[in-house]
Amino acid sequence: MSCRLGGGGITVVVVRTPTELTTAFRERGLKVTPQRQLLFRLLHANPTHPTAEALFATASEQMPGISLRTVYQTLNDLAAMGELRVLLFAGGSTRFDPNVSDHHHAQCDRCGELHDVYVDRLEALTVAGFDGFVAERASIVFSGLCAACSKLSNHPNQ
Amino acid sequence: MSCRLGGGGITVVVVRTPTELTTAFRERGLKVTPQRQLLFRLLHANPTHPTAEALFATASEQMPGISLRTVYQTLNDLAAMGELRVLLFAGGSTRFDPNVSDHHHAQCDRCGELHDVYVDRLEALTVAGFDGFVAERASIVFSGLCAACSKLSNHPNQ
DNA sequence: TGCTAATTCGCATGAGTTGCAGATTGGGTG
DNA sequence: CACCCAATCTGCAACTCATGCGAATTAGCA
Ligand SMILES: [Mn+2]
Ligand SMILES: [Mn+2]
Ligand SMILES: [Zn+2]
Ligand SMILES: [Zn+2]
Repeated sequence: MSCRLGGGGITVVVVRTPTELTTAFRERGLKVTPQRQLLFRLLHANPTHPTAEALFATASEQMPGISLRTVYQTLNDLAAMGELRVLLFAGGSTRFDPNVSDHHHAQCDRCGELHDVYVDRLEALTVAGFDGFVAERASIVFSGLCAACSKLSNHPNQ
Repeated sequence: MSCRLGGGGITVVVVRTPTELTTAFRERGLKVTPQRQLLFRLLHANPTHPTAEALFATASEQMPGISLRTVYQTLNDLAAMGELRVLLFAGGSTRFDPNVSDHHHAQCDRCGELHDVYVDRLEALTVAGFDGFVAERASIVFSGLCAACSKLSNHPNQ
């Protein structure tokens, strides 16, 4: 396959605000610490699909002494609550996605960046395979070159 | 989404025979050792998407003393030659797929088994997202319950 | 203000995989 | 067939990412 992913379409993005996450934590008897509040803020509308280490690095700037262990702890709590998606890709560590909308991803082969993709009418796919499997979800990962990297490889002067 | 994956469709499976892999290795100046030959055999038409550890366990029965390091070495060589696909899923270790056909996967939430799925007309999907991304490949992972596990959860007497 | 369960943090531990180097060997050469 | 040497094998150390643990700290409620 080879296709260009264009704009358009309806994109319902579901990301909780720090305030909403605070309420969600309290409702479950979980405490809201300064460390957690900071992470709520760093995750809010963060489109980078960061790793735990990346969040730790940013968090450390604003709160020196925060522990990587606490970052993992909070991310795992959020994932367990369904407020964070856990993504596994080639090339190392787990990435976290505060966008819990039903969406998919496009990963650039060259720079590794990960972009959100919204796919309509997935159920229209013609699939053949294991009889009797009842699929509840589907996750698509497109790979190729992002716009920036695509331009680079079209110019002879790289 | 929720759909049942049925049979039918054309499924062109591409898996090299041990003999073909032997030739491919020699052509590239790589040696064909007893260890590699054993792994070629264990991989041939293996539908289990095994991990390195799983292959090592089976290989050890037939060749006591074979090293896990050698299993990884050979799997990496095969992957570099494009004769093996490397699959990353939740729950631990890398899985290897000797089926290098253009296909996708369905993973059971309950038993974890991985089944091959063939998808037609992928390019008919309506996608919206990052403008300018040029997608060369797509990988779909369906999740839900396999036929066996699906039956179990329909019976009240679990 | 005081209590207490939840949390934080630092370190140890674990799983999975790769780096390394000395011993071994496949397979081409004479 | 014997020789040679680069490729390979093996065992162990090291490395990365993530989690277990427990003493010190703290959020949130009475
Ligand atoms: Mn995303
Ligand atoms: Mn497969
Ligand atoms: Zn790119
Ligand atoms: Zn199952």
